Amino acid sequence: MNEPYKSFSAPSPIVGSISARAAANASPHRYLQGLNPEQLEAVEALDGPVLVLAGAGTGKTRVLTTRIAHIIATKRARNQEILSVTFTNKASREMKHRIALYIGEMAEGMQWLGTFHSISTKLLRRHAELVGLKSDFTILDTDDQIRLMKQVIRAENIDEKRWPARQLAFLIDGWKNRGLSPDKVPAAEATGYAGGRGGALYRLYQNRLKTLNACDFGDLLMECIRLFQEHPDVLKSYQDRFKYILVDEYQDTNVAQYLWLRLLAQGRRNVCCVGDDDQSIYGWRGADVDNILRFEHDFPGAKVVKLERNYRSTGHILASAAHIIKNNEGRLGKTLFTDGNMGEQVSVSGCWDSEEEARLVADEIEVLQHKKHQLNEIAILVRASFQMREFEERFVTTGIPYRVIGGPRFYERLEIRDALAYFRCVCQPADDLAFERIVNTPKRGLGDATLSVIHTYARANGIPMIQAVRFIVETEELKPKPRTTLKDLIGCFDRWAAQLGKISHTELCETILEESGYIAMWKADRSADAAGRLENLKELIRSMQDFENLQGFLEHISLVMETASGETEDRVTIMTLHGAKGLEFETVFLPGWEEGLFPHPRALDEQGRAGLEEERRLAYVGLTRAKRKANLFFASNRRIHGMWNATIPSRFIDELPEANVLVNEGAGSNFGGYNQRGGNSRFDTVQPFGNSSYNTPGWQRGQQNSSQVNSSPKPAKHSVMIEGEVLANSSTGTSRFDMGARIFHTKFGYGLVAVIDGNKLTVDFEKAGRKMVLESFLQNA
DNA sequence: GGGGGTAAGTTTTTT
DNA sequence: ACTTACCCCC
Repeated sequence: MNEPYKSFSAPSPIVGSISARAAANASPHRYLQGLNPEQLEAVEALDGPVLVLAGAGTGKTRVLTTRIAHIIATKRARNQEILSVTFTNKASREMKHRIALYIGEMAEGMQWLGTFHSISTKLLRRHAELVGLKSDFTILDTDDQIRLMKQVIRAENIDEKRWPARQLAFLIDGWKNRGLSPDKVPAAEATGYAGGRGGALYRLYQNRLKTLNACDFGDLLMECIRLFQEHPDVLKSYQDRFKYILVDEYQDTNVAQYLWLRLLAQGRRNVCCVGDDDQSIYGWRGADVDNILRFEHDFPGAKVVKLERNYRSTGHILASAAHIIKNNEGRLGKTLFTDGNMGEQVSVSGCWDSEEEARLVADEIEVLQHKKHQLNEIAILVRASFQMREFEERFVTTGIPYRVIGGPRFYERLEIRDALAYFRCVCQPADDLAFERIVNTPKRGLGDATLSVIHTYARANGIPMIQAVRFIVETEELKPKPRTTLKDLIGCFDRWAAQLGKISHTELCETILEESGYIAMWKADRSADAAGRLENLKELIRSMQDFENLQGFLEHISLVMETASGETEDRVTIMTLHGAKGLEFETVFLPGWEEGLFPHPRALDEQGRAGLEEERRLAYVGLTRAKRKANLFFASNRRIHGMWNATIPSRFIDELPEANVLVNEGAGSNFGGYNQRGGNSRFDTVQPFGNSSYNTPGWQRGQQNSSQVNSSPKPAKHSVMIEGEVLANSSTGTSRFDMGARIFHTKFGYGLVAVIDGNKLTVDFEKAGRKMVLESFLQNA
């Protein structure tokens, strides 16, 4: 029964060979074979808007890839005229791989296959100047974002403790997800932060980004939208170019992505979106299921195809998943069915605590192992990552091989970010954030004091910090020690920059890490993870070889950087439910189905009913990952934040259909009373933990903060900047000060101007003697 | 400027 | 309970 799906997931090995393509030419629509009627309908409806509502395991990716093959085979568009958008890099790689099975290396010509962000980046780099950027703009990650916002908050004299940068980041992110630029943010929403200054801070933050020639992730989409809106000719050219548009995981798109898509699709209107409202689990980060409804509204007459025939799971599993998801309101309403057999019932086991839970799972896996069950086909899907540890511990003691998916990603690691910051300083000398990051790493004795001098001068003159340093080290603003250190550092940057293009970029980067003392720093570090960090740095250098040059590497690194793991060993997978979307396993273990964990109280607190429904979809996703067997667990006691909590089974367990479930009562030792399921279960009335309050402490306190303080020093005079180089810093221009004028310097006190050399003045100070200082540090006395 | 102590905040995750 | 971030003292 599973043949169509099976034959697809195990494609013929000759695909891609010359003979295969010749054969394909002989019968051009061969790839359509094995599609069911609905899939075929979705593939063949090439003209006009199409919305494919594809339930879990109904072959949605197959429809997308076949559709692309069909478009190319029928010569309606060439591969570079097809825009194919996914949500994650993983999904886009997967799609490219699958397309290659149909059209061979032609898939390499699919230059517009990628994530929303990667395609936006490509577009923005082409037209950067139209939105006030340069084409080599930097893409900031979350960490950089927060640091930048902290600077903005500080510069506005806002109490950082009361108004954490994280919160501002959350706000701004939300606005960007909805495609709201600073001037479009509804007034009411901008008042909730720092006494009504949220909107202003957003604007300041955006200004800072532009100065830094940088974009955050949200900007990639927003600036692209702005590009399209403000330059209809540009938009038109892409509307013309993209004859067909395809979107995967459509239920995960946010409003900005929707706007982006709508602008491009409204040209030829050949747009096909594939999604499943029941698998929308990213609402908390801005995804908006209503985009599915908007689609039918904005593209009237759209053909809607439902895929409901499931090729993945057994009847019992499907029935259980369907029964749970039926409790959600506001579904578009699909009912999955299968021609396959019912298989085994979904098992539900109660146990005493999380430790026993891990033991039961491990025991069961050992049994499966003896039955020659592939470990690669077993997954443990948890709600929250803290649950993973207990399983790991158990698997280590029992010797079950496992892999953990998730956790900190490669490019988020400290050492990788530091290394990248060095490379950025060399390639993009205007990158202040990168400079600040590594200026004192390894420790060079350049602390807050030094940094703030640089910062002040850079800000006052509107120049990058590295540039500011060049001026400052020529004077006596700084003590000799930091001055020499900075001079040396700048010398290093210059030396490395001079080698760009002269020696291979991998070699150069090795040199940089070596000469900067960064490698030495970790070698000297005798903590446990130092060796691993050095290993990661080597891995970083290795991964650079795939790129033409350092510039190209840096342009892509922030968007796509995966831990190269060519893992093929047979291991059990431990991952979160979120991480499991789109995957399938023969056997799935779903531990921790308890109130207080799943549904997660935070989701209920913050999103109320919508939150509960999203958690329920998560349950649905979890169950439908299983092909043959799903095993649910709940514990009576679980340690959360270090404290033991008595827990009761999740309400989702009560929502399972009795007929498809086997309750494993003998499993747990002394679990009390999970017998009375169905009917008036005592669990029905139990409220989840913690009705934690929406705490926005401080409308009033915020008001106090809003007293206008003009903090940032007035620019003495703006340097003329072109391409990041200071062209005229007035060595010929006139100074604000006259010879002999009495001035004040915050560090050296009062003095008389003795020599004026552009922006560098020599002053005879009353206390400190003759010093060379920068004009912008001086005031009239 | 650096190191050690304390306090706070701990769902999910991509780009 | 545990980590990380910040503050204060040396």
